[in-house]
Amino acid sequence: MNKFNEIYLDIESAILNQQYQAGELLPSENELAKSYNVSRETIRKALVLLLENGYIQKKQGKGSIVLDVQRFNFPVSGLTSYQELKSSQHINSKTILVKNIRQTMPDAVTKQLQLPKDTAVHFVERLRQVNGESIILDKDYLLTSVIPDLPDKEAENSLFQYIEQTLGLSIGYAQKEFTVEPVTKEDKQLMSLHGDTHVVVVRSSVYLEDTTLFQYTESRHRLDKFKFVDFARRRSPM
Amino acid sequence: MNKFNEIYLDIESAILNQQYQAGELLPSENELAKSYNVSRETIRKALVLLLENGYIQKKQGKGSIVLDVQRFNFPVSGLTSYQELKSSQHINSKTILVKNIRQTMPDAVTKQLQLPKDTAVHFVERLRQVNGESIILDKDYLLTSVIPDLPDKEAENSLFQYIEQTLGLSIGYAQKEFTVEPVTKEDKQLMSLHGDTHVVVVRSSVYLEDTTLFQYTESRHRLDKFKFVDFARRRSPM
DNA sequence: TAGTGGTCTAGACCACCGT
DNA sequence: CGGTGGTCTAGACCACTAA
Repeated sequence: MNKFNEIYLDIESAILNQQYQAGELLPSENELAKSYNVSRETIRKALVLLLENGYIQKKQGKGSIVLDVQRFNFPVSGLTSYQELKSSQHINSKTILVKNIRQTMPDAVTKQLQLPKDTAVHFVERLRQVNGESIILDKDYLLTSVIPDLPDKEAENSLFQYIEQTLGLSIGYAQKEFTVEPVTKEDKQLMSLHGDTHVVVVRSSVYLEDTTLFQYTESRHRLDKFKFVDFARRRSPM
Repeated sequence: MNKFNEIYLDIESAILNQQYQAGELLPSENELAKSYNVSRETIRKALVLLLENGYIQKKQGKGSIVLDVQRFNFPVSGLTSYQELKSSQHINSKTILVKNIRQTMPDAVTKQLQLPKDTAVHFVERLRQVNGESIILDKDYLLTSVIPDLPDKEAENSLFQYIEQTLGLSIGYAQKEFTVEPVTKEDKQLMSLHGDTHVVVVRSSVYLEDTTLFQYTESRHRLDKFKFVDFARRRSPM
């Protein structure tokens, strides 16, 4: 593991354990460099990670102020799978595999993503249940050119885990789009909607590190169970 | 201006002008360092910015691949104001100032943000109209301890611009939370809802660079006009 | 003025990729 | 193997903050 990543994790846990309290200053970069026995630039790389993840705020001439992490309690922003979310939030939930079949990518999707027509995919449809209610409907399309086989028992668990750990592929980045749309017949059949007229729809295109598109996902959430939290830094608006 | 920022902007515009095409490799870090007459670490800082903004993907031993920026066409993620969004998207829209009064922060907000009860704020309520329809209702609470005066004519324009340019304050970061909630009476009165039962609610806490909280905003969007796009990189899920 | 973070350098070694 | 990006260093100078 990198030095700067180790240092990041070390300081992160110190903040979470409240060894550094909100509002306090971290030791200066020079002090940290001395105490970790690394150069200042290495410390600075660790601090960038803390900064990006909302743990600290830096001020020139002043120092690095520890932020109130309790207040930022749900760092979902970024690229996190349902499984990871579930384990980090200790949600009592269950996944039901509705479908896992091979077919071609829908035309609407191939057109938008500039893929060839009739691209072969695994189509995986899953329901996420919490306390017996079907809250989320996930529809995943995985390119068979990248993922040749997709056993049912993997589809019931985490696709990301299967892709990264079993297949040894590296996930790079994703683009997500959030909208609210009218419910479909399928939503009504599969989800516990209580007569809702709309669902939140999150459409994602997921790419490997080598920039290959390998997955397109449509995730449909019941309105009252949807929440997305984002931590954003101001970038000078030029 | 920084060197690495200049270089970032330079390469960014080269990508947008398609001088570097999607799928191509950028010149190597050593070549870029030579041609810009800077050290390699400085080039790398510029590339980090390109990476974070979804312009390139790096691969060890290979190079920096230019991504298809057209596909990522709506980089709203981050901290961008309505005015900036409007000008970047050339939306034909109008802002109506409904209220600009002094009052105390609602108790529900002070409790959640751990502020003192009866914190004095400017309460600004604004409607965003597109093509004559009221699409968004913004309710801003600005601490008078940070922003003593808030003229109506500034409230009609950009709050961020007033805060940054006129007052000379530096905005640091924000935490945003997205949910979908039932409409209120006020929503029905002020917005053009066509009988919708829900609105998207974006609640933001905005902080200065010195970590002072100075603004709390509730932004209520009509369902069919709401869209949020996020570019996310995979972080090793530990 | 002393200490802080912000930037930049020149060089080093490593891991990974392709030939 | 040579070239790529990934990491790390030791040192320098600057801009900002607080006393």
